[in-house]
Order: sequence, then structure tokens, then C-alpha cells
Amino acid sequence: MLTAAPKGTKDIMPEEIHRWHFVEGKFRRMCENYGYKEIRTPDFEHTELFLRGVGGTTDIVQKEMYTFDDHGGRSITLKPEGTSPAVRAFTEHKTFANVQPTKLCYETPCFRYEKPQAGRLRQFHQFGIEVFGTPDMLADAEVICFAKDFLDEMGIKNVQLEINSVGCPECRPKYREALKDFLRPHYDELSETSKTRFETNPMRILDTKSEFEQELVKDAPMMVDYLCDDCRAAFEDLKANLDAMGIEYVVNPKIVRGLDYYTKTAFEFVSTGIGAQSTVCGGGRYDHLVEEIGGPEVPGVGFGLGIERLLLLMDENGFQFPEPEPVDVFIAVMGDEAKREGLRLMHEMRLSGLHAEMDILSRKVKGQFKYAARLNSRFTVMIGEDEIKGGVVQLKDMDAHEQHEVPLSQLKEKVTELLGK
RNA sequence: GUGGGUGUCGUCAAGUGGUUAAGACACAGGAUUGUGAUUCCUGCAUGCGUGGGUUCAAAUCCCACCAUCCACCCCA
Repeated sequence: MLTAAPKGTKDIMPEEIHRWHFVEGKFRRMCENYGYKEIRTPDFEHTELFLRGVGGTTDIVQKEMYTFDDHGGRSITLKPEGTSPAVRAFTEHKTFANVQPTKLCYETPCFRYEKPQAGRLRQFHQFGIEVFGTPDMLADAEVICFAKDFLDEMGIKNVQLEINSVGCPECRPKYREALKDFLRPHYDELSETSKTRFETNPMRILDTKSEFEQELVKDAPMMVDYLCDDCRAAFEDLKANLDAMGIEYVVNPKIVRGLDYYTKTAFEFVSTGIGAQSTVCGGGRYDHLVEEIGGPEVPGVGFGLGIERLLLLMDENGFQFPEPEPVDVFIAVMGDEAKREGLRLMHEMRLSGLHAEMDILSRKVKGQFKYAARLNSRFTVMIGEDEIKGGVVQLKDMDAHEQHEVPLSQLKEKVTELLGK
């Protein structure tokens, strides 16, 4: 137990960290190009934020949050998602008073108490972006476009963009009633969870996995048919924007999203390649979330993208990550005097920007060369009594298997030159 | 929360109640005190997820727990 990370958590070990650095670097660069500024919010918030933001009827709030009282008696929750904290910070710092829109991006851990399986962890990580301050579907299109470009850039082929409109406080209640009217005659045939949802959140019944209910729901009224004029126009607008950018999508009227704050636009990038956890990126518009948590009327739209699922998909697509940087020069030593000379040299070379290594396990010469090869070192230099006396060393090119004779005093310069640094 | 699979060295893996738990890879050392391969030799689990139990005898059977994987649910 002491030697196992908690259930549903993972160490990211040195062997795989370059994969993370790679996607993080790409994401950051893309944020710069698209004008998104990074925001870092705490990893925990007042529980109330998520109750209000995510919504009290959602699974996330009802059974998945890591919630505890701190020593000051405050109810604290480890963030289960990235949008609510971003909205809180946006409001707290009165960012709405600045020139709009406000375009934010972040990378954050998220915590949800769930049973782990493929592509699902208790601590996982998300990239996210948010655009505040405009109701225009241009923003929605930009956000979706960002996600698509990023997934493209990561070499992911087998994903599909699905979009829907979930309406607004104007039209959604009417639709809910229509849906309940439709379901009511079949109420007794519904599963237990669906019965509960009938009252709390009937739209969630639409994405049921039960075959019987799927069949039943086939003829149910769809939100898209009940949209108010404003929402309908917005949805058409969005589709026109996506068409104009040549972004392919399918309208999936059953996308509901498990977070209550969404209005109008809802979208997901789904994949067939990573088991049952098929959504790699999900997002949408939230026109009343800022108000909901006590800010002014400011609309927003954004997405969250699961980094672990992204990595899974990249593997699935055979993505070739760039190799980690090799060691520039390895210093093999023999004898106590040479050891110290090696130590001094290694330090000097490191200070001038080279990646230098030496053996610190007292290996024999053969072992040192083997280790140098293992480290993928470009060059290896051998230093013993003779070299120190003569002031000349053999610098071995490990790939070409050739040796260069170099004055010891010129070693750093010679290595730098040969590496073209 | 529900259901199913799996748990033997760092990794892969044999073993299905009976002497000191195969083998491979990896790792370390050596084969005339200075160079990455190959070859050869040597070393490397008093212990088989943990704890109980059955038995003369258990990695092998039973029970519980834990971990892990997969699916449901839900989502990233």
C-alpha cells in the first residue's frame, strides 16, 4: 500500500515525460497563435462553486467530487473540471471590465471519484480554453476550430466532431415538458435511474445506453426542433461558420453534456480508438454561468480536452514523438586523478551549455563505454594518467566509431564545434 | 456503486498439491588493471499480491482483503 499510488492516479515517469512536454509545448504555441492567455487557478475551490457552476443534479456533483472540510471549517473540493474556476477567477478579478473578449487557456489536473478504467482516472489532466464576452457564434466556431486544429496537429485521424444545441432558459423548459409528455406513458417501463432523471433532468434519458430505452427514445422530440428563434438562428449561424471553414461535423441531437451550465452550442470530439471512453474533447457555450456564480451577464464558450485520452489516441494513430535530446559527451575516467579531472571537465562543459555525463558508479572502462552507449552519447572521451600527462585526449564519435585527437585544453571547444552548437 | 478478467524476479514467462520455484530478456562481475558487438563463465525470488484456513505437504485447493485491467454508469 505504501508503495502504490492511490487508485486511479498515475505517476508520469521520466521515460514518458517527453510525450507530455511535447503536447504541452504544442498546446502553448497554439494558444499564442490563437490569442489565448494562460490562467492558473488553484487545484481546489469552495465546494459551493461547483454546486452552482456544474449543477446539483449532475453525477459529478452528486457522487464524484473530492470534498472535505479544511481546518477552518470551509467545505473544499478538488476541482472536477476547469471551466467553473476560470469563470470564478474571471469574475473575481473583474476581468469583464477590460476590453472583450477575454480569451483564456489552461492546463489543469481534475479530480473525480470514479472507478478507473481505460482512459478514465481519478486524477486526470485537461487542456482547456475559454472565450468570455461575446454571444457571437464566431467565438463558438473559433473554439471548435482550435480543438480540431490541435487534434489534427497531434496526428489524430479517427475522431468525429458532433454538435448540438441544448437551447437556453427560454426554450429548454418547453422542450423538457414536451419530452416528459412523450415519456410519461412509458414511465413504468423506464429504468430506475431514468425514473429519477424524469424529474431532475429528463434530457439525460436521451443518451441512455439501455437498448430498450434507446429504441423508445428514437421517436422522442428533439431539442433541435424546439429551439427558440434566437437559439435556432445561433445554431444555423454556427453551422454556416463551420461550413465556411471546411470543418466537418455531424449533428447529434442526443448530445446533452453532463454539466448543467451549457446553453446553445454543445460539441464533442469522439473517437472509436480508445475503448469505451470515446470523448477526447468536449465543450460548449455557457451564457449564464458568470451570472450564476455572482458576476454580471457575460456569455462564454470553451472546451476541455483530456490529455491522457489524447496521448492514448496519439499512440493509437502511431504518432512519432521526437526523441529526447541525447547526451552530448560522456567522460570516461580511469584513476583517481582522472576522476577529478573528469569531474572538473564535466562541470565546465555543463556551464557552457553542453550535456555532459560521467560514470559515478566506479565502473570499469568497458562498463563506462557501454553505459555511454546506453545514454546515447554522441561523443565519449577517455581520460587516464596518460592523457593528463600528455595533455591530449581521444574524443570518440560514438556513431561513426572514429576518434579525434584533441588537446585536453581544447576539448570543450572541439565538442561544441563538432556538435555544431 | 454493479459486473467480469488477472495477480510468480526490473520485464516477459513456465509451473494445475510432493525433493533446493524452469527459461528468456535486462542488470552486475569476469575471460592477462584502458573502449560500445558477438561468444563463454558467474551472480541475480528461503519466495510466488496480502492475511487467514484445509493438508503430513500449497505458488498450486478454500475464504477474505488489496491492487490492476475491462465493461456498465458517467465523462476528459
